Amino acid sequence: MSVPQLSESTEMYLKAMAEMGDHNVAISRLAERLNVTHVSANEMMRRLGEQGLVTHTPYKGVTLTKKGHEAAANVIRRQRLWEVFLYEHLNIEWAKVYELACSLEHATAPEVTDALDTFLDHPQTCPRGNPIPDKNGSFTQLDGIRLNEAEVGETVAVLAVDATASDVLKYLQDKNILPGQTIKVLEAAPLDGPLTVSVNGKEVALGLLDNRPIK
Amino acid sequence: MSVPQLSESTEMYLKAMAEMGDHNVAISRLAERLNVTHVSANEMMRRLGEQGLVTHTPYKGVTLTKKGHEAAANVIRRQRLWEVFLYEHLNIEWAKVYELACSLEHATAPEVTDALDTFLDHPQTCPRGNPIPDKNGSFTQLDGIRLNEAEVGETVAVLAVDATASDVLKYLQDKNILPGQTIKVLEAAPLDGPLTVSVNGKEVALGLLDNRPIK
DNA sequence: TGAAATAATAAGGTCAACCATAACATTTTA
DNA sequence: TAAAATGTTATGGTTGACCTTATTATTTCA
Repeated sequence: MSVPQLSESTEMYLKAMAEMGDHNVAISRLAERLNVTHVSANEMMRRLGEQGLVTHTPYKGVTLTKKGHEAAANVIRRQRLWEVFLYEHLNIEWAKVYELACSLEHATAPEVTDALDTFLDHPQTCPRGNPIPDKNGSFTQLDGIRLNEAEVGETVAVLAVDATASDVLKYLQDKNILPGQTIKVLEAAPLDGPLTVSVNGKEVALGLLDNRPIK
Repeated sequence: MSVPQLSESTEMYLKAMAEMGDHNVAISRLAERLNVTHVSANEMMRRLGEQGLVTHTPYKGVTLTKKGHEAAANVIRRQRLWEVFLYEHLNIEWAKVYELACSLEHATAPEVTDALDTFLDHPQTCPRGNPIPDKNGSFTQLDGIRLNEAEVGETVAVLAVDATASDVLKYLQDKNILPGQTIKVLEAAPLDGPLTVSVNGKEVALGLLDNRPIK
C-alpha cells in the first residue's frame, strides 16, 4: 500500500524503454516486449508523453526525457537490488530471479530500496551482470562487446546478459552461459545467423544476440 | 510480474477479515478499515462470495470460508515474514514496518515466501508480536489477555500489538509500548474509557484497546 | 412498539489499462 | 516509384475497483 507514485504499468514501460536503449525506441518493439498490442502501447505513450516522461517523434520512436530516464533508473535500481537479494540470500535460481524481482520492484518504497542497498553492501551489478544505478540514477557503463561482435576463434568472458525473457534465461542457465563464464566463439552463421560457441567443452547454439561478453 | 492469482484488493479484504476475527465481520467495519465506502465493500463481498472466499449472511456480517481463510493466512504469512525482514535485517523503524511489508506481500511468489522463511530461520512471530502462519496456514494461538481485561494495579508484559494503522503504531512506538515491554495498569476510565498505564516510569493514556499483553 | 440506527441493494458514473477493428500516413524496399 | 511494411489514430468495447445518491430492509433500543 501507499508506495506507487507511478503506476506499475508506467514503470514497466519506462523500464522496458531504458533496457532497449532509451532513445528512439520503436513503439512496436515495446509492445512486443510488454505483450500488449501496438495500439495499447501507442495510447500509453501518449499518456506518458502528457506526463513528461517520454517524447514521441512519429515514425521515429519514443525517447525517455530526463524525468523519464530518472524514473526508469530508479525502477531498474529497485529491481536489480532485489535480484541480488533473491539470488545471493534467498538462493533462488538464476533464471527466475529477474521475473520474481520484477514483481517486487513496484512495491518497494524508497526507504526500503535504500535499506536494501545498505544491507547488500552496495552491490555494483545484478546476477545478470548489469550495473545497478545508484541513488541518483547514474549507471556505470559496462565496457564489453556484444557477442556477435567477437571474432570467430576468440575466447571471451561473459560480462553480462541482456536477456529478460524467462525462457531465454532458462536456456542460458542450462547451457551455463552466465556472467564470469569463459566461452569460445566457434562459428558464426552468415547474415547475423546463430553463433556456435563452446562452453565447458560443450557446443551451444545461440540464435539470440543477447549476451555481452568482454574480451 | 506474474505473481497474483488473487488481486491485491481481494487479498486486502481477506487479510482485514482475518485480522478482524474471521467470523461475522460487519461489512461496515471492513469498509472503515479499508477506507472504502460501505457500498464498495458490499459489492466486493458479493464478488468474493461468488469466488467462494466468503459467505455473507445479510445483517449478520461476512465470514471467511475454508478457502478464504487459507488465502488470508497465506497473505498474513507473507506480510509478517516481510515485517521480520524489514525490521531485523533492514533496520526499518518498528512503526513503519507493517505498512511497507503490506506493499510487498502482494508481489511475493510462493517460492520467494518459502525462501524468505528459510532465510529468516522460520520466525514464529512478527515484530508486532503476532504469530506467523506456517506454510499450511496454521496459526499458533497467542494466549494473552486484552489490555482492558487486566486488573487495575496489575503489571503485564506486552505480548503483541493488534494495531495496524500507522498513526497508532507511531504512537505506541513513541510511548515504548512494544512487545516484551512491561507496563502497569494505573487506572481505567469507566465505560471502557481510556486506560492510564505506566511504561518506564512514564504515564501513557491508551484510548485504544489494541494491545494484547500477557500476565 | 415505533423511531433511530444500521445494513443492503439499485442505478448510474469514473478511471486506468487493456482489447479489436479499421482507416489513414509514412517509410522502406524491390 | 509503386507496393509492402510499418506506424498512427479513431472508434467503440471490456474489466475491476472504486465512487455518489437514493431507496428499501432489518435490527436495536428508548
